[in-house]
This record gives sequence, C-alpha cells and structure tokens, in this order.
Amino acid sequence: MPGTRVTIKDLAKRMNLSVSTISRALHNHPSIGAETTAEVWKLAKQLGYFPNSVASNLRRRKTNMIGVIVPRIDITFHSHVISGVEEVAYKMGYNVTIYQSRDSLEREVAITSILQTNMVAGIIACLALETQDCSHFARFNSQKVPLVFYDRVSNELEASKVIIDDFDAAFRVTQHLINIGCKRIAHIAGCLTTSIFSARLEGYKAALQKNNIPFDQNMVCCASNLTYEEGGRCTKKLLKLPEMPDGMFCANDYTAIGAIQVIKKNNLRIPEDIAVAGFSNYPVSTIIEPALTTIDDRAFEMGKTAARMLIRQVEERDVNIASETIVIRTDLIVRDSTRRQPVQP
Amino acid sequence: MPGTRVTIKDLAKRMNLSVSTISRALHNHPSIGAETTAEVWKLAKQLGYFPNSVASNLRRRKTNMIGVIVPRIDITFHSHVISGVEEVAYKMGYNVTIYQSRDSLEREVAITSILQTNMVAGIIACLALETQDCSHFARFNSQKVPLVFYDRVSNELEASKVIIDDFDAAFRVTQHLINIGCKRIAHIAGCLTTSIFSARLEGYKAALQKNNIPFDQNMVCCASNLTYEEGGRCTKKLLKLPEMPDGMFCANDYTAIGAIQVIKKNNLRIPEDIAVAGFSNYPVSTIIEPALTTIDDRAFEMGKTAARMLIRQVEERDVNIASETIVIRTDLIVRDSTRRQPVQP
DNA sequence: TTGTAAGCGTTATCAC
DNA sequence: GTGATAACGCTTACAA
Repeated sequence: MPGTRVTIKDLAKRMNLSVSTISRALHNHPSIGAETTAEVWKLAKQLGYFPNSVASNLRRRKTNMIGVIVPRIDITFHSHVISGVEEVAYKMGYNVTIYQSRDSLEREVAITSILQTNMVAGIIACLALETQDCSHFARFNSQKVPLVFYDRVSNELEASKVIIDDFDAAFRVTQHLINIGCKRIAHIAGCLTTSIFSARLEGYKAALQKNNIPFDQNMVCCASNLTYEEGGRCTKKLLKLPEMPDGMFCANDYTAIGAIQVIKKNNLRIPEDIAVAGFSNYPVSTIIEPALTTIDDRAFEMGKTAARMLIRQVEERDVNIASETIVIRTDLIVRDSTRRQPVQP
Repeated sequence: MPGTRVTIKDLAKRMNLSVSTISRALHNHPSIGAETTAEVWKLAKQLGYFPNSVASNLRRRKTNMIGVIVPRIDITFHSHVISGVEEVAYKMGYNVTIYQSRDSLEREVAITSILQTNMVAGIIACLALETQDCSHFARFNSQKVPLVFYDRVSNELEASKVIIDDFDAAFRVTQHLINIGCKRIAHIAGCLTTSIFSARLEGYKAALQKNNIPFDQNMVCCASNLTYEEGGRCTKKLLKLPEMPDGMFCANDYTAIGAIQVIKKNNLRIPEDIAVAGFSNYPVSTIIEPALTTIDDRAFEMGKTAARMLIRQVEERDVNIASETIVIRTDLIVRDSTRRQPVQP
C-alpha cells in the first residue's frame, strides 16, 4: 500500500550493503556484526521501514495466521472461545483472523475458500448449524493445513477436536433436577442433527432411565435456533400438557430464559412449581430472576486448548500428528432457579 | 502451504499455454478465446487449483482486506458493528479481519503494526479505553491507508468518523426522566477523558439546566469500566446521599442493570421510587426486570456506514477524499424502568 | 561477516 | 488471441 513505501532495497542502497545483509540484520541474524545490525535498525526506524509480511509469507510459503470460524461472534460462548484462542496465539507469535459463518453453510464454504487462498497456517472452527456435509473442509487435509474443530464437530473428517462431554453434563443437570424432587422433567432440545444437542438429549434420557422415570416424547420440544422466542414458544406448549412439567432442562441459556419468562407470566413459581436449568452459563443467567442454574461450558478454556493443539500441529506439520480429541470438564452451577429443598442428599 | 500446491505454472505446462494466458483465462479476460477459457477452468477445477492471494496481493501491491479493531467482541455493541461491516464488505468483495484491543493501548499499537505489515486495504477502529495518544494510527495516514473511526474517535487525527450524537441522546434521556417527574437525577458516567462519555455527561447537564434543575456534582459517579459491579457500587453510594436520587441516567446498560439490582435489594421500587435509564439497548435490557429504558445506538447501522465510507475511500484512494464525519440518529426506547404517569405531556 | 542470485505465485507490459 | 519477461518485496543457499 505505498505512497512511498520503504523496502529493504532502499535501506541497502542507502547503506551500501546488499539486501541480504539488511534482511539478516533486521532478523538479528548472528552472522551479522553487532554494529551493522544496530545501524540497519537505526536507519530502518528513521526511514519508517516496516516489513511487508505479504512478501515474506510468499517467500517462506507460509503465514503465521490462524483462521477462526465461528457461527456468530455475538454469542458469548464463541466470543470467549476466541479470546482463549487469541490469548495463546499471540503469545506464540501467531495472528488470529476471525470469520462468522452466521450458521450458514454457504458462508462457511466461502470462508474456507478465503482462508485457503490466504494461506492460513491453521484453522479453528465450530460448524454452522446448517452444516451436515463437511467436504469443504477436506481441502485443508489435502493441503496439510491443520484443522481443529471445537464444540460442534465433524465426525466424517480427520481432524482434531475440542469438545465438552455434553452427554455427561446433561446427565448431571437432569440428575440434579431429580434430586430436588422433580418427577416430570421436560427438555427443550436443539437441532437434533447436531451432535452436541443429540448428546444432551441422550444424557437427559439416561438420567431419567437411571432413576426409573419413564421417558415421554411429549416432554421434549425442539427449538432449532435456540432463541429466547423459541424457548418461550416451547414452554407455552409444555404448559398446556395434561400433566404439566415440574422441571425443565433447556439445551441453552437463551431458551431457558424464554422459558422462565413464560412461566412467570403464567403466575407459576420458579423453582417451586417448575424448576428450570439451562446450559452454557451466559452472563444473562445471573441477571434473570430467579438466577439460572446452568452448565459452565468453559469457553475460554476451550479456546486456549484448541489454539495449543493447532499450533503444535502447525509447527510439527511434517511429523504427521494423529488427530486427537480433548474433552473439557464442565461445571454444574446451581442457582435459585433450582434451589429447592433436596429430596435426597 | 503446499503439500503439492497447483499453480498457474502447472496448468500452463499441462496445457501447453503460457502462464499469462492461464492467468487471463482464470480472470475471464475477454481477449482469451471462450474455448480456451473454458478448458483452463475445467483443468483448474480438475487439478484442484486455487489462487494464491498472497502472491496476487504482492504483485498488485494491495489486498482486499479490511482490518477492524474493536475493544472487545463480547460487547454486543461491537459485535453488531462488526456484523454491519461484514454485511457491506462481503458484498463489495472485501474480507474482514477482526482484532480485539481489549481496551489496552499496548495491544492496540501491536495490532496497528500487524495490520500495516499485512497491507490491509483500510481500517475501521474504535479506540481502546486506555488510548489517549493516537500517534500509532498516524502511520496509516502517511501510507495512505484509509481509516474510519467509529464510536470512540480521535480528534487529533485526520480520519473519517461514524458516531452517534451522544450529547443529544443523553439530553433526550434526561429530558424524558424529567418529563415523568424526576427531580433529583443522578448520572453514572463513564471515563470522562473519553469523548463519548463526557458528551453524555454534558447532555445530561444541559437537560437539567434547561429545566432549571441545579447540577449537583454529588449526583455524578464515575464507573470507568462500565461494568455491572461498578454500576452497583455507584448506586450504593448514591443511595446513601442525604437526598437520594429519584431518577438515574446510566452511561450504559450494564451499569444500569447493576443499579437496578442494588435498588431492588434496597426494597425500593422502580420506577416509582427511582426511575432508571441506560444507554445502548443491549439484549439484556429486555431481560432485566423491570425492562430497561435505553438509547438504541444502532450499532449495525454504524458498521454498515463505516464500511461504506471506508470502501469508497479505498477505491478512490488517489482522489484524496476529505475525511468526513457521519452522525447516526439514535432512538429513545421507553420501557418499564421509567414508565410512570407523565407530569407534563 | 557479507554478497550474489534464484525464486515464492502472480500480474502487467510489451511484443507478435 | 497468445507468449516472453520483468517485477512485487522478501528469504536463503551458496559463494566469496
């Protein structure tokens, strides 16, 4: 982007040195005299030289850019993951460039193209809700660009993964609801073609079964986009059932908040009449009244882990690392929305 | 990032054509025969060719990358601005790369270096809270890289700006509180060295003055980071005053929510005892009870406007556009936190 | 310790 | 319509 851009050539001319000497000096190469190095730096500063990483990347045939694909950055979970990625990446000398798929497959495909033509060193991605077929990620395998999925992952693809144990977390939430005395527990589910949401449903079912509570399909309502509105809509439906639920496990905090609002509008008490639990521990979960019991998904930790895995693979690209899967521990956070007298300890 | 990367050279060899022909064909240059063009495309697809934009950028001496610097992406305002930027940018053939300063000057400086070495076509930035001196942005002026600030802008620098009229918005909120009968209106302010927050304070003062309400310094409390906690802390202090406020105008929604929570804990009614208004219209403002009166800052609109301005400048770089400032209209959104019987119409 | 020269993958300017 | 060739700014064998 020059008006008049200063290059190492210019420095070389001014100092009667070769470009290679300049290049080496600017990299503090040991073979260059301390004096020369110092003078090169001085002149560089003076003339306002700055390196052109586009040229350098082309020559080295690699960049130090990590591409991150998130569904949407305005969802707390993802912005925290990004922060975790940045935390690690910057320390290791990598830059992070962020793209939003907005849960659209078309955009996700476009983004993978952009990342590929820009020669990113590696990619961290959470699949769009729409994405079933992941073949657009296959190109990175063949180009040996490391790829780490987080949260919503692909099983058809050879790639590393950072996930939480959704089954286990859902099981624990449901068990908690049972422990406080809930007998008819409803579940607001996400899109069941997405593995994390089907795992949450399965965890819920497993807890019911273990406690000899029959599973009732009418107690499950799908909120495919997991918004406040859908949470509210599902809850209205559930409240109309002949046997109303006395507990609800929602696949995320937004739907849980929608549920709480509808329950309150119906003059039912939380948690006495219906206990409500969410999933993700978004900041709003402490703002809503009553404060929401939820699962902390440790987004920041996930981001850091993903970045560490990715960078290791980038730097050992030749040794052909087997892809690995890391499961991050989650925490159940009990708040007022389920704070009843426990029935069993 | 090759395993084995296919280049136009490879295509040229395979087809017994020159690289220039291939390059032109891939750009659908009219001078190349339709047949040749079609065949080149076919082979390219077949061999899995994809362009190397690093090389292309180097040769063309420009990228189509827009760098966006936000303080933090997990603040709704900024993530909405980003979405607005992307909306416009992608349509115009630009990519967007996002960086977080996390309100740190040091990081902001580092980011400007990264953007410069990566030859971004232009920059959209909101200054970090810490930033007083903007000289690190000056480099873009001298390199003729267009720069558009939004929200928190610099006045020392020649650059375009997209802002809202904070003075006017604050004036209208305060006037609204007066209209519903508030006589002692407190203000939770942001960091006053930042222009937007001092403008909000001034708008508040002006509304008081216009209504012959004396300004009382004790009624202003600074919450420099504008968090829930600070909002709560300030409110506790204000409630201890000999003459408690009966209305509060908070410089953002987070502090307003902190205020609401403290007020409720003190068994005071909102809006009857104290009416509360915020600023920004974050999603939580409808979740908190009572729902929060606030200013919609039209973040998405700001992002779109900033992108349009920037791209125009990028594309007319030679004609040396005078930097301009665009002020986005804001909306006062009245909700239950200030819904009293109006005293005057 | 420094210089020479080739090349990263494209695009642009000539020429034919 | 197509082809040679130079150049974008930098890195890196290899030579000296």
